[in-house]
Amino acid sequence: MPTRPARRQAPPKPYHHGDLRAALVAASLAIIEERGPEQVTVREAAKRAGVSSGAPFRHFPNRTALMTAVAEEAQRRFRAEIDAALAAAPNEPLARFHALGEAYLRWAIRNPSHFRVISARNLIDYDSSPYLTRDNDEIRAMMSAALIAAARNGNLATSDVAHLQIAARACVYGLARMYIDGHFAQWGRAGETAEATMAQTLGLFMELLAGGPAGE
Amino acid sequence: MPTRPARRQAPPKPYHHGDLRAALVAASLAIIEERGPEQVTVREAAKRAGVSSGAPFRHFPNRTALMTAVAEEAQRRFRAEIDAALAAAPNEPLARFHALGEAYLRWAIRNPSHFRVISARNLIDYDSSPYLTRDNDEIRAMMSAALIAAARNGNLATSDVAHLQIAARACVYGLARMYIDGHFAQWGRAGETAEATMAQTLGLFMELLAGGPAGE
DNA sequence: ACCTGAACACCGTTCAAGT
DNA sequence: ACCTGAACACCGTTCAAGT
Repeated sequence: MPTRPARRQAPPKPYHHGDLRAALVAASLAIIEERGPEQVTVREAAKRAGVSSGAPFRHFPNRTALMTAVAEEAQRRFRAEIDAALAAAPNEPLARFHALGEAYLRWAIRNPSHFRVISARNLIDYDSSPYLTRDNDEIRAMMSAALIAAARNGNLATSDVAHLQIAARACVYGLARMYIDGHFAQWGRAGETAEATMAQTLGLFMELLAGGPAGE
Repeated sequence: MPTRPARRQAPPKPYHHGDLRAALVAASLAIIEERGPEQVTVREAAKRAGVSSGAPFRHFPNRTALMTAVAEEAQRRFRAEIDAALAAAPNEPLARFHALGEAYLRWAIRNPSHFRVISARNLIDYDSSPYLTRDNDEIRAMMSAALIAAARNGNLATSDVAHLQIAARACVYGLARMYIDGHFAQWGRAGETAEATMAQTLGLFMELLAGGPAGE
């Protein structure tokens, strides 16, 4: 068997990588998927991208900056899911609020490692990323808008909307983190998947904040 | 100035450390206090305990086992705080439940790094520690007992006690983690300390689960 | 029994030198 | 401009050798 025909104009390992920055982010996401965010190594991301150990530092000042770029990509995907869920939700404030929470939990369950990067403030530099800060601000604003509208309609069991919003976020973030941190081995209900338990718990919280069973 | 007088019977760096195991746990706690759990290094713990880099592996099979021992010590202190809070609480189920949550939040705020070790399932081997598993089981049982008693008294806004307990834990764990993960920079309320915001939010949650303002 | 200290296979980061 | 590859100061872990 003779030598293979060369692919036409095959770039024979060019000295310059096409888009090393994007390749490093993709490689890091792959590692995260396989072994978790803490296991991401600049050296391995470089190896997977086919470059030397020092090359990444041309594009990121340090490992944290690389992880922040990874978090931005994860957040972009998260946001897309949130937007889709909201677009599909009915036009009633509390139903929209509920849909927001469900999308959040669903995302965390299906993308545990991405969720981890996003909330791993010890691996990323949150404040240095305009995208991360702005995007989170917007999500907070969506929650706020839904809650304020619900309050205007007289659908909330409390007038303290500000702390209610924090309680709701704490509940949803707490559930997601309990799942990610492995607490459901102890906290889960027998015969109920973690996903179902989380959805039920969020549903109960929604009932409480509405001051009674839905449709009251 | 002549040589110092020797301390009487000064053990001149004995070859055998008195209790290296305890010394390593203490050294790790000190490092955690200074730089966080992820920064604990077996080598530095060894150095602080005054032994060589390989010595710790006589007492712990690996870094995770050391961190698990550290988590056990942190959990012991946490449990002491919980017990004290419960002992001081009035004899009314919901008040006791509330006190439990407040003690949890107070502990997390005052001992953020210890809280981190306890919930850092990626640094410790939770299941291998009978102390950790048993202690958490007991705390869950305390929550359960208070909630069931409250339900018997007709003080709960829902009959789904099981999911209510999970919601309560998610709320409190979520608040603690938001604090530890630095989310209060965005989620905090202007002119209110994080501690106050967390207490207010827990208070609101307690009102919701009781189906109205306290004493209804 | 317990500890030392060299060794191994890793890290993140820097930097002169190459293309 | 971008990448290489050696170098430095670190890791966790092992293990023969010391006490």
